[in-house]
Amino acid sequence: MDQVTSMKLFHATVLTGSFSDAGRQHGLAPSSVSRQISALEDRLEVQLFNRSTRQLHLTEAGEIYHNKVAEILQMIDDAEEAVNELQDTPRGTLNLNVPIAFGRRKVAPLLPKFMAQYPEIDIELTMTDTVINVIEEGADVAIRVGELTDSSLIARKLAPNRRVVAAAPEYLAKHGIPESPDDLMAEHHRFLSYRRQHRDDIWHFQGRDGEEWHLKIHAHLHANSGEGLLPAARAGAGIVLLPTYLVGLDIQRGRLQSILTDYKASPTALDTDIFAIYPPNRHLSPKVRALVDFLVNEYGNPPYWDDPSVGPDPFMSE
Amino acid sequence: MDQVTSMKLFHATVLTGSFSDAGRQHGLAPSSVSRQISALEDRLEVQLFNRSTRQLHLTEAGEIYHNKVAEILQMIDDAEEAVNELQDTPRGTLNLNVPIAFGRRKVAPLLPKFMAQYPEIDIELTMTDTVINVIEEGADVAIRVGELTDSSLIARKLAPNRRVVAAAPEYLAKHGIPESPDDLMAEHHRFLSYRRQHRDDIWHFQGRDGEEWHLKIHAHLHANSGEGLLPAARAGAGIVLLPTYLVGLDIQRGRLQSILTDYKASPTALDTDIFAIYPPNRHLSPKVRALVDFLVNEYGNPPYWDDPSVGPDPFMSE
DNA sequence: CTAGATTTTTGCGCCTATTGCAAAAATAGC
DNA sequence: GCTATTTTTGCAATAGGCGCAAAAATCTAG
Repeated sequence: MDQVTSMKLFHATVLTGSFSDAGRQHGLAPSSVSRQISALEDRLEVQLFNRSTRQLHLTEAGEIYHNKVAEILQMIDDAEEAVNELQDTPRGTLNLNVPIAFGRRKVAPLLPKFMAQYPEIDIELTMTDTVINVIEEGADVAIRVGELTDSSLIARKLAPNRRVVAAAPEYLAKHGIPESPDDLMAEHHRFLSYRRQHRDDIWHFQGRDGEEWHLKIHAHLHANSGEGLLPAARAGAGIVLLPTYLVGLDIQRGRLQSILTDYKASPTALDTDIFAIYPPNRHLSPKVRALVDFLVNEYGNPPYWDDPSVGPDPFMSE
Repeated sequence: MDQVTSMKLFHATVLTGSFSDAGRQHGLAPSSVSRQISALEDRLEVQLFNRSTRQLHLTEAGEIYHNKVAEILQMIDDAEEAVNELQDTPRGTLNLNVPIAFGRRKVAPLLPKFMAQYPEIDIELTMTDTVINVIEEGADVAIRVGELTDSSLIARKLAPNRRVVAAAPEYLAKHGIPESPDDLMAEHHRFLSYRRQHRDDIWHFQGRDGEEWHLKIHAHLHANSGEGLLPAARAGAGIVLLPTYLVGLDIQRGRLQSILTDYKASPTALDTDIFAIYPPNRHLSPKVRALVDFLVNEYGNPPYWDDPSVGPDPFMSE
């Protein structure tokens, strides 16, 4: 038997003083109400009403129980309202996990605006580069770049992950501007390369006609973080191949100069796009939707760091 | 869907961290738990858990809801415990309706002892001689003498309602002691008679051999309450025909003398017995049972006012 | 006091919803 | 990579609730 239903019917019966009226309120036949109350009495082993065929009178036990029931029903309504409210408007604590570099440059600077827009959302920001189990870490949403191993999660594309080759204007003035990937192999070029876990250091290129290059690079500086390469690149220490979310603004500002723009750099499966990933819930929480929508909107398409017409990032503080 | 069941399962799932364990606790298959929680989520339109196939993690909404649910379940338990407790031990307010004369003499004097025995029972005593609707008046139990019109009520016999003919010894010394109903018709006898609503004033007698008398009495004092006749009877003003619960103690004390004891007085259907009547509940409340048991026990069988071996009523204060 | 009306109760057939089992899907740990 | 455990889903059986209609009972009006 449904306890809440019986409690609601009992409540309505007390208020209306009639099984029939209570049934009318709940769209039930009087017989159903009668049986529900009887079942409730049997379960409680207490008489709640003294009945005659024409009228009802609350027992003392019924009165005591009714007081409690009224409170319980109120609490149930409150509980449902609480979660529904949470569901309607973006609020609560948003647990956000982002990669360190991307987070520092493209997430953290936007948070003040987001928080101003959604004052009822508290943010718990965690920055890690390791592949995490979103659910296990208790994150509501995570941002990952080109790593979609967890098939059960839902991913939404935030921006393309475009990689470009670039160097400081001073470097190019000194060593010349490569016009083709082949030019990179000239002896005098120096490289600053992102490398993780000592894999082979190969730069891939694809021409407009489909032609491919796979160049084994010897770099004078290796780092497992693109940000470790940036100062050297800016200082003219060599050529880098990095995502535009790292070097886009340097290029727009003229601190770096994009080269080999007619070739697509590193067209591997790994670095496809930048995604927001979250658990596959039938009921997506509004706070998650709010953040993702916010980021998609702020980044734009193409993202502002890929769009030469966009000026310097107003939030940048590198 | 049963909301309480789903709340209990949700609660158990949060505590155990597993649908399977929660199901084990409640004797349900894991699949049922899974479906119950899913249905609950659909109803609330909120994701309560982030699931992987191997583990569960509470959503923020789930955490909020769980706090409320824990409280609600606690309150439901409390409510059921409250009524059950009320059911186990006699307590609460006992609404008692009794006839005026009987109540004054045979109920009220016993209440102090009853209240000492059941300190948790409060008593609301109403004394009326009108035929009442027990349910409508909100009485838990009523005592009636020989009036059982309401067939739907349960009646329990408290004592027989024996009527006797009596007069003061002084009266009998002056007018003689009648040995047969016929003797009553002698001219010089005077009568004090109970009469309600101006009905014919007929005293009925039945002899041991079945012989019957129906004597039309002319009374010098009529009263619609036996108690209105008593002072006159004690003063020797005439002969009364009254229930033993009114005159029994006067007889035991010698203030009145029972006559025609070999004849059964007023063997009509109306004055059969003294009953406690209460609504026909499947779940009789303990306080009612306590009172009825108490009265039956105190009155004894035969009731002390009918038993010559019993001394004066220790509670009497007439 | 009688008759009608209203309300509760009960019997019965129907139907929906829940359950358990088994299989599938998926993942955590070894 | 394999195994074991857990969630999920399909499916059939079942139990429980529902409405309708009739019965029982009592309040009310004339």
